[in-house]
Amino acid sequence: MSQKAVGVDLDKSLGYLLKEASSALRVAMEEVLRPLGMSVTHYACLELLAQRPGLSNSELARGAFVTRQSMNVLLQTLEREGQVTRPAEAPVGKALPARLTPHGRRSLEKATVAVRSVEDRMLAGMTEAEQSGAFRILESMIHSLRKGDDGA
Amino acid sequence: MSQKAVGVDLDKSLGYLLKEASSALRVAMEEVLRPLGMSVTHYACLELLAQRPGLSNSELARGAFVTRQSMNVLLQTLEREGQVTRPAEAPVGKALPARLTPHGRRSLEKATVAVRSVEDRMLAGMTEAEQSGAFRILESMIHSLRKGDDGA
DNA sequence: TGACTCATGTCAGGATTCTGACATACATTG
DNA sequence: CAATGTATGTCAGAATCCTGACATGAGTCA
Repeated sequence: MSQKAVGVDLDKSLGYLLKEASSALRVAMEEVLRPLGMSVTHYACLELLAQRPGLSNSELARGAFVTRQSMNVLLQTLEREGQVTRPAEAPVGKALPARLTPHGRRSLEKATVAVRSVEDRMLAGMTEAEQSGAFRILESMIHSLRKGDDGA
Repeated sequence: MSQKAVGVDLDKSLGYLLKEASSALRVAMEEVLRPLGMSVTHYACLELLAQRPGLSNSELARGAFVTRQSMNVLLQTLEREGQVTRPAEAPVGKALPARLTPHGRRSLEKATVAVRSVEDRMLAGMTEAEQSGAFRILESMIHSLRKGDDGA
């Protein structure tokens, strides 16, 4: 590590920087989640369910930025492990509302502490103003990027 | 699409927002790169080589945020397609410096136009000051996140 | 010089995710 | 009511990426 390692400064476009930041966040989260036997998508699913009980598989998939097929295999695993429950019959339509079990809630609690520490570290050295600025800027990027997607 | 779709606003932590923005950027890039038969990693590799000729496989992997194994299979494909060349013998050590062929450079040119349009769209509606603010903030996040990683 | 450490390229195996496809359920529209 | 469009859950196959491992080359230090 004493040699220049990457040296890839590029001219650092904002797109590249965004990818770099996202990658760094993912790595950091995997690091603290691994001792808990949990992946990032795994955590995201639980967190989503805690904040929005009754979300369907497809909604969870969109919220975790994976396909509904991937989320489905994860949900099946979580059901088998007793962290999540889904009714056998859909109350309306085909969507099966998923909910956390007490066991799932306990798993999430430990994970939340770990993830919170990562986020705190990420925000370290940023003022309140900078944080709200980052908030607005990221939302602006998302909005602008999606504008052209559904227009196709 | 007329119904509320996801509804997952969460309380939108900055971490979630970062992941969301990165996902949106990836989707948008895949969309414009697909007609050119190119993936995001594929493009990243070419762009890296254009800006830093002679980068090794491992350096390219770090720059594109994938493992060196993944980058290696990509490089083998690109070599077979004649977009990239690597010497048979390492001039020093084991690192094989990769370079773009004229063919690879032409592929990159078309891709760059496409990617640039995505980035321009992403930056639309942001002032110069906001862009440089985003720059500083993202770099701050990356720096803070990496601080604890190598300390393990 | 010899032992140690680090980085690299590469091979093999496994895990994860995605693409494609199908049947079902509801809303909309004629 | 019937037809269409949209959304959902799920199955199967393929593609992608990663983890683990090994041998080689270079630098460091006793």
